[in-house]
Order: sequence, then structure tokens, then C-alpha cells
Amino acid sequence: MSEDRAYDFRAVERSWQERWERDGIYLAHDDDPRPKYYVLEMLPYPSGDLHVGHAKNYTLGDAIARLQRMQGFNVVHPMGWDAFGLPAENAAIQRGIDPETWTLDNIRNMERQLRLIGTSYDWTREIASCDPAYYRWNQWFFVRMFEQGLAYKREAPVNWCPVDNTVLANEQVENGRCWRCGAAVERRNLAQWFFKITDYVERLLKGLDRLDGWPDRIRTMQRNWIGKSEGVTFSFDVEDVDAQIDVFTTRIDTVFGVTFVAVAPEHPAVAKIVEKFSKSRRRIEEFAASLKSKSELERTQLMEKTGVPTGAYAINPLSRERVPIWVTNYVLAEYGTGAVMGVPAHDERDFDFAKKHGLSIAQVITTPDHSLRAPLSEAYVEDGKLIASGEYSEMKSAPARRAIAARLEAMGRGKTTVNYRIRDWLVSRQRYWGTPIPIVYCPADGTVAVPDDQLPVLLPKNVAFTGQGSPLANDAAFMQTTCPRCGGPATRDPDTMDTFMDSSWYFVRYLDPHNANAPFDHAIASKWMPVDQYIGGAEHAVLHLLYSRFFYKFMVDQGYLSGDDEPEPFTRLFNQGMLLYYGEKMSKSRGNVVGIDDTVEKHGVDAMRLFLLKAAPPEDVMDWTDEGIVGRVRFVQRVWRAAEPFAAAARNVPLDRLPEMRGDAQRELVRALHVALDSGKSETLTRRFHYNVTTAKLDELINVLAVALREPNASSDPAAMYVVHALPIVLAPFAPHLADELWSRMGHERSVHLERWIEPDPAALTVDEITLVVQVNGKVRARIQAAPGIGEEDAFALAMREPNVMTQIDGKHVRKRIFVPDKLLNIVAA
RNA sequence: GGGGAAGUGGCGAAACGGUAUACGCAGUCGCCUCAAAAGCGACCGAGUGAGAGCUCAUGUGGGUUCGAGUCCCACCUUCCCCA
Repeated sequence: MSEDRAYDFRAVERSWQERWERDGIYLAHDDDPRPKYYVLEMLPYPSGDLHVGHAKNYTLGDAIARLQRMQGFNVVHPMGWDAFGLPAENAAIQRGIDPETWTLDNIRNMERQLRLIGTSYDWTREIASCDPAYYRWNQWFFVRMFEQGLAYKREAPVNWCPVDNTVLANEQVENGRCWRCGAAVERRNLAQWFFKITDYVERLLKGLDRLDGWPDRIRTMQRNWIGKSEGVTFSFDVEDVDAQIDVFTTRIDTVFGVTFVAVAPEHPAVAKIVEKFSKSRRRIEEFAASLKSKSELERTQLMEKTGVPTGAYAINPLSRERVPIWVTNYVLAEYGTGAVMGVPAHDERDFDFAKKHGLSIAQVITTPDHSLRAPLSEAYVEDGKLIASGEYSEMKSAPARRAIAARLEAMGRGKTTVNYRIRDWLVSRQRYWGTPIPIVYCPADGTVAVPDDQLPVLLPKNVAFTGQGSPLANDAAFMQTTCPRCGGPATRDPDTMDTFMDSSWYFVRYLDPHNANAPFDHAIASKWMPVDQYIGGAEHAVLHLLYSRFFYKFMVDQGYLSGDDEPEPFTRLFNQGMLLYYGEKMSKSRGNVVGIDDTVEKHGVDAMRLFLLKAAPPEDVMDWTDEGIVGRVRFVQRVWRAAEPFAAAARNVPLDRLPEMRGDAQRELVRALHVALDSGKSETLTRRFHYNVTTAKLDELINVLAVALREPNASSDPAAMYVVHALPIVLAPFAPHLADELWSRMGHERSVHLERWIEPDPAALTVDEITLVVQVNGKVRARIQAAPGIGEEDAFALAMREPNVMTQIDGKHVRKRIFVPDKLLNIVAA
């Protein structure tokens, strides 16, 4: 009568997931008096199917959530969907599927898969950004921004695909070509909505200094993206033309080296110059036309630096020199002032340009010892000592910059200015599947925001997806409306919002997801925010993570929730490493995607979770291998085979104190448990999350436990039964199904996930015999067993009796001893 | 070109400046079995030695230190970000 004791992970995992759901054990309650802990993984796009790479991310967040619950925190761990965006619309264009149907189907499937991998989300908080109950508040925030002057509309160049006849987001332009059809992308000027993130730029920089729970590289990337530079803006007069050209430079110390002025073709001075210098008109217009369709990337990076002379001359305000004005492709109208001073001797781009067009190169900076002499073979861009710079010659760069800036200021020709690389956030998209912009245009009243009581502006259904132009603009029924102010006929804004809008505040909506009167309640949001631990990939280092910080500051400024004087939404950020498959990125086109459903069916959820945690530290690039997971499948079965037969014997052993331990084996066993408990706790508290180490400690624990349980009287060994009883608790965050099944076999009614973590006990962690390493001149020569706390003299005496130590020291004089208590004795002899 | 991270057995990896290679995978041998799978046990960096041991190994070369995988400098390689 051999009973099959194999662990049926499929049945067990399914039944626990159903029970957790039914009992609502992962719901977070606003009135819970325990300290709050908000752990969040970045909101996923519902692309259709989860693979094990996604699971890596969610398994880590889930282990953290479970450990923190067991540490006594009131944990909120929500999940939702970044449900607007282009793939849904492309499915509509290419396959005639309604974007909403496509998206909701995907959400249903992925939600099923997230439940399938044993996550502990509070699903009552789920949101989908394509739900009018959510995007209504996008519109509400947009109107608030509009009222504050933080949302504004102006003409801006956008990426236009002439084949698909539509606008593309920057991310959809690959090497100057449309990602879908491969056509060369053109630049077009269209009226666009912007958020004035530049108003917050200093606060965004200041806040970064405090975000010490963020990886430094992400903070550096944000600083670089913001690109603050301090310099001087000053103006050139144009000879014989009534125009001035403003330029910004961080290197005003090189101003005596200006040999040309480069302007963007769109610069206003160009039009005036053309009036005066009619001979140049044609070549300038031709040149401008040739650039018109080129993307920014092409103009600044891919294309050769070219230009045409305008025929006009600018006057250097300091040296009074005449220098030619050129129209060039490498100066962009949208950046800075749309013009730069050309200093070929000390700027690489200017050097290339001057060489190509035969412009003169005037060296005005040299090395401190004057060793650097013209002609230069390349631009010298370092600071140095000024030469050929009038009264500033012989000065060093830094003081010269201050002196020249002061002089220009005194002349009324310039001022020190701060320039930023970051530009305002372009939020309008000429697309259907997004939040409609809640603005109407009235012939009488102009640009009018849709009043709050008329929100949401619903996306129309059954629009035509031709791939030609914006579906909303072509939908007359949507476009024609009445002016909220005068009641007269008016038209709607045909654009939708960037989906980064959706993800800029969703983490607050989770806290009060069903509020119909406001995006969220002030008190509830203030109680839970900020997010204590945010988890996601580094690919969102700048866009999402910067927009969210901006949005959060705005929300706190407006009093929608409280925060400190420089509020930040994400206290700590953890960047997950990528998951590869045998060294390659998983992708549908490679056909190497390891799916959730297959993996769970074949190996089980707990084995998959354990492998994802075990294979590498979470921040590292990790390799999924079909062989590797086998080890975790074995582990799960091993735990079951070892512990389950003792469930009844272990159930009554108290866990609130250490068991009676008579022998070394018992001490070692209890110690192995507490080592694992200590690892799980400290990896969480230190925010290192190296559960790969914790799972190794679990392996060691099972190794010694399995041996102990094979002893004839194992069921009456108090130490072994104590460890069996505690086992579900230490397994719970990592193998939640196995843990709960074992726990219930012990007769517990309540889920193990509602238990407290067992506090690692120093008495269990200490050992009663230590191995003291004895070194001679830094090399290990012996190991001696000794009682903890052995003194240096005793240790030395013991060491000197070791034959191997004696031979090494033989004939030498002991000059020094280094003693590290309970660890090491190093004898220095010569 | 600039910035950042990393380089440890056949593989994934572990290691407060203090026993390098924990743990797992793969592999070898054994037990169990008619046989296999599963399971269990042993071995598993290189060289040398009968053995205790000794020597050499954490990308390369230097340095600091009683002691360096860990800290510092230079270089090589890989990956990521920015241009």
C-alpha cells in the first residue's frame, strides 16, 4: 500500500489561488493602524501575453510585498494597465479589430496570467487607463494645467510619415525612418499642446539630490537629460540690416575666436537678411527647402554639417570684428536662440564646419605654458589661458568668463543665463487610442476648456481606421460640438494625449480607485503616498520617471494631496535587470519567448518563482535556461517529501521560542533555519533584495533538514519538528503555494501569509565552536577549532602547536600578530 | 567621443579588506532497480605529491596593506546610457 506522496503542484497552486482570492487576504485597508508600505511595479502595457521576463519583475515585487507584510507592515500592492497606445490602433488598422476589444481581451488574459504566477495584488484597486472613469481625470488634470498656464498650445515641428500619412512619436522614428513602413520621416509644423515642465526644472534638479534611494545612474541620466548649463546670452548686430542675432554660449571666454555666426534657416534674422541681400535669396531658400523634411536626428547627427553664406556680416560686440553669417543645418531653431557663435578653434562642430567651408580658425585659448600653437589640427576644447583676446589675454578661462560676462552686461549687450537641454513636454498626439484633449475651439470665445461637469470627453466608438490621418479629426460627429461658454457651434481638439500622461499619476489613483468625484481623496492619498519601493526597468529612466516627478509636484502644489516641501513620488527605485534566453533577448521574431502558461503548466509556479529569484541578483542581466529551472522543481518536491510526513508531528511545536537542542546536529539545523530567516529579513530591510542568496540558504536548510528527518525518531526530535513547523513561514514569500499547503496540512486554518516572520534569534545564529584561521605571513597554514571568544594569547599558543605553523615559522622571528576575534590569527615572521 | 556598470570553476553564481569557488545546473562514480527514470550517497579549479601538504588561480599589469576578488592607478574585453 504505497501512498503516492508526490506533490501535485498543479492542483495545489490552483486551489490556493482561488482561496486567497475568496478570502481577500491581500487587500489593503485605509484604516489599518500598522505602518504603511507601498510597493509598486511599473504599470504594464497590455501587449497580450506575459513571458518569464515579465514574471521576473513581478516575482521580485511580490516577494518584497509578502516579506513586508510578514514584517508587520500594512502593505498596498496594486496593479493596473497602461492601456492606451499605438499597438491597439495598429491592430485596428491592420486587422480591423476594435482597439478597445483588442485591449480589453489582452488585459483579461494578462490579468489571468498575473494571478497564475501567485502574485499578492489587491485587485480591487485595478485600473485601466483606457477606462473613461480613469481618463476622465487625465482630462480634469489637463484642464487644471490649462487654467494654471502650464498647458499651452503652439506650433512645433513633429515627425510626419508621408506614407502612413500620420504623425509619429519620437520613439517611433528609427534612424530617421518610420518604424512601420520604413519611409523617411519628414518634419512638419503643427499646432501642439505642451506641458510646461520647464517651470519645474530647478525643483526637479533639487529633488534629485534627495533621492538617495534611487540608483545613481538614473539620477545622473535625469540630470543629463535636464542638461543645465550656465553661460552668457549676448547679441550680434548685423551689418547694414536692422536685426540682431542672440546667441547662447557656455564658453564666452572664447568670444574673441568667433569667425562666423551660424543660424538656423528658420531664424527670423534670415528673412530680413534676404530682403537686403537678394543675391543670396535663392541659395538660402533652396538650402532651407532641402532641410525642411529632415528630422532633427538627421540634421544634428547623421548629415554632414553643411551651410550656405547669407552674404551678411555680424559684428562681434567685443572685438568689433566683422564675421560672416551662415545658414546651417546643425543649428536648430527650437534649441536655445536658434543661432550660435562659431569658434572653430575651440569647438569640434565649429571646427569641422570651418574646415569644410574654408572659414578662418582663430586660436584664442592656449595651454598654461603656451605650448599649443596654431595651426590646430583639431579643436582645443579644454579651459586654458586666453591669448589674442584684447584686455583679457593672459587670463585663465574661468575668471575670463566672469569678466567678459560682466563687461557684456555693462554694455547692455548680454547677460549671464542658464540654459536647459530639456524642452517642454509635447503631449498631443494625432492618434485615436488615447485620452481626448478636453478643449474646444469657438469662433467667438477662442480656446475653451471643457467644464468639469461635462467630463469625460468620451472617445467615440466605431470610427474609421484607414491609417490615413487622425481618426478623430475625420469623425465629424465627434468634432462638431457647442461652445461651453456661448453655446454656439464649435469644434473639438482632434488630438489625444501622450500615454505618459496616464502613467504620471496612476500610482495615486490606485489608492482611491473608485472615487467618482475627484481623482483621489486628499486624506487617503496623503496617507499612502509616497511609493516606498518602485520597481521597474531602466528604460524609463528619463521619460516616465521625470514626468511623474513633475506631475507629483504639481499635484502637491495644487493641494490635491499633502507632501513635504519638495515632494517626490517614489522614495526608492529599484532597476531590474533584463532576462535573456541563452544569452539572447526574448522576442517573438526570434521565436524564443518562454511563456508563462507553458512554464507554469510544466514546472509549476513556485519552481518558476524560485528560479527567477535564484539565478542571479535581481539587478543583473539574467539568463533563463531550461536546465536551470529543473533544480527548483527538485527543490519544491524535496521540501514536500521531507516535511509533509511530519506535518502532524510538528503542528504543536511552539514557534515563539527556540526548541530544546541537545546535540550539534540539532543546533546546526535550527541555525540553518535562522540563517535563512535572517537572510530574507536583511535582504528586504537593506533594500538589496538579493533573494538569490536567501534561496541558497533555503537549499542549505533543506539539505540538513532532510538528513535530520531520516533519523528513526525524527518525529520526536523537538528541534527537527520546530524547523518543520517554521518551514512554511520561511518559504512563504518565495514559494507561496507550497508554503500554504504545508501550513494547512499542519492544521492551521489561517493562511501562512497572514503570519509574522520569525525574528532571527541571535542565540540560534551563534555557534559553539568556531574555526580560527591561522595565517603565517598572510597565507593560511592551519585551521583550529576553538570556543567563541578565545583570547589572542590562547589562540597563539594553540597555533604554535600546529605542525604546519611550526615548520613555516621555524628559524624565524615572530615580529607581529594580527588577531581578528573568532576569525583569524595572522603571524608575521621574518 | 563622454559617462556608468561588470569581468570569479564547464555554466548561473557566493564571498562586512580576513577560510575564494557557498548554493544550484551540468558532469563522473556508486547504491537502489530486471532495466531505466526518480531518489539517495560520494566526487567535481589547475599543477605536484604515496600522503600530510606545497605551488598557482577571481580579465592583464602595477600599487596600498600583516592580509586584496573586494581599495587605488593604468590597460584589455563586454554590456548599458548619452552624443
